[in-house]
Amino acid sequence: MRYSQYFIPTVKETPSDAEVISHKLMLRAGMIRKLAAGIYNYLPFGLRSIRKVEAIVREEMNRAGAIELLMPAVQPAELWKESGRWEFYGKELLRFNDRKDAEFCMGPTHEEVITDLIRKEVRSYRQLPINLYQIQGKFRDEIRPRFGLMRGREFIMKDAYSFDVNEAGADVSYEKMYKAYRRIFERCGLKFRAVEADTGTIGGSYSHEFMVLADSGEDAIVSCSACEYAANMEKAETRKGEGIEHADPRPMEHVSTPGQKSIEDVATFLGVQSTQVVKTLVLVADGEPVVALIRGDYDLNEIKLKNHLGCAELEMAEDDVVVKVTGAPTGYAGPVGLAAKVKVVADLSLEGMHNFVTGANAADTHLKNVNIGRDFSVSGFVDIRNVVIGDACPRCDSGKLEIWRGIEVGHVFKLGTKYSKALKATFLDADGKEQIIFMGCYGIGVGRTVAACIEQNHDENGIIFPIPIAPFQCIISSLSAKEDEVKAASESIYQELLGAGIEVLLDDRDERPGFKFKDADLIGIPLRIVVGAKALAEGKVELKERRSGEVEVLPIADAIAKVKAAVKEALQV
RNA sequence: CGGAAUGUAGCGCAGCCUGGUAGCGCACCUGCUUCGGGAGCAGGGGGUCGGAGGUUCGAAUCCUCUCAUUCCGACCA
Repeated sequence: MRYSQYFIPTVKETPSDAEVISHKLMLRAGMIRKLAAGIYNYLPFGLRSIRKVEAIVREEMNRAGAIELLMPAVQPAELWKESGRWEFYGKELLRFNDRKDAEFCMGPTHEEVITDLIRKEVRSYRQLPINLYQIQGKFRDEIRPRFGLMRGREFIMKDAYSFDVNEAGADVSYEKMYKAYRRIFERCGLKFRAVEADTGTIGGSYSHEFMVLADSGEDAIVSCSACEYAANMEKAETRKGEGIEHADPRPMEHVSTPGQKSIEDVATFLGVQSTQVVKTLVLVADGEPVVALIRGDYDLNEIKLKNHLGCAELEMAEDDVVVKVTGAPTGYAGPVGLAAKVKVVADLSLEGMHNFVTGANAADTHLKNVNIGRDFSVSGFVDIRNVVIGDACPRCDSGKLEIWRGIEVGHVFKLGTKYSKALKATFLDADGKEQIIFMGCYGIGVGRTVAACIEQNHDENGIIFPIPIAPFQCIISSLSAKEDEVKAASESIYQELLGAGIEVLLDDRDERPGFKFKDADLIGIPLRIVVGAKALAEGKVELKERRSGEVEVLPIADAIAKVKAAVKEALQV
């Protein structure tokens, strides 16, 4: 491609509405342009990178035995009502009516459509297993789109769905996808982790997320220092039975704590550690108030609590609910003598606590030396807190938990029969008995993968694409394009690389050298050949590696050979 | 949805408080010079000041409403 004939609108200044580095660089490098909140044009240069990721995804999906198809972006409400998600999915589902006033939505995911297809076409166990996938634009009306392609409303996604005759078969399909995903992200040149995850609105029995490690990541992920355990913070378990000690209960007493509301305040005021205080949180689950108890220095994990309660909505209670439940203003809630009869959920961390401090359910008052069993009772201890750095690993005895930030680029779910049951997707087994199909679903955010890659591969001058997903593998910076020798040499190098199947961008613009260098660095093409008059007089050109900044002055043939070799090596599967 | 902020030339911003000729940098066009890390000089084009309504002799500026965008939170394969 000749730069002068191409379209890469780079910009020097950072657009004001970009926050994270990948968003800024994708805008500056002319990869994307915003059309509306969370909705982007993919410009030619950015599209090339996206297509690269798609190609890798296709190859690996096909290798794993999945078959590509394409489903519609617009879906009838009927199917969503049948699966029960028309109500459950909420405002994120963009709904609209057609001219006949029939209800439709823009597909945020395709479980319903694919399951409908399969239930109509699959009759026999002989037709299973099957795994179908598509790469397609999706729409989710995110409450808060941000970070460019990282969290858009319209986005490109690869989604695959597997159908098996039984759970064991579903496990095999899941395992295949898990392995394919590892290969995909390895081939994209990403540093990532596969972690256990919450299944969210998709549902199902278990899932793994593929997380690209990056400080700007929206998710906190947890991994063990000693074993393979890794999980999303939403899901990461705390170890049962940690720190349980025996202590003799002391008499409970009321203490006056005027104006001391936060755990921090109360602990300081009473001269105790925050670990000796119990945090009492009032929440509302599907309209019903519940109380959660957690050791003072820990944070509630709302996902865990939500899953434990099995509710659809969970949120912190408004002040008036707190008053109703506890009989006191916020800041003085405690499990002893609650005004209303509500469900109380105690975190595992309370199991080992004795003689602790809680709110007294009365203004400006706390209780000291509170003990479970004597002063109030709980039905059991449940894991409802966030893990913290240094927590003991829930799976092994020696490991400590570490916390990282990650960007979710892929998610594999074992769905079980959630959708097949709701939509009656069945088959006849070898005995002629009707059975429900076991499903799995597997997603990859394609645009997000490119963004995550940039998040991980950049420097102060711009993007540094890994060769496998670079829009072009090599750029020829033809300096002083008006000089015939330089022009001719650039042209012949260009033709030779093209002939060798290298994706090369010839910067033949009539611009000053500095301008070309800045652009080349910004757009992040991994290999650069500089053709300048001085070196050319000796038959040489310069080869520069974007990532290391290493420069070699070489005879033309050697430079070409090196480019070919570098690309070949990088693309090896 | 709760909180905060911003909409002025393609981009980044000033002007608004204290109403009176719409400005700067980059980008763009022309010419000359320059040519290895986003050139210099000279000349030039481009703006319903997000939109609607109001106050006023007069509104980018003050008031009301509205739309959009962004940030924090809740939310989220």
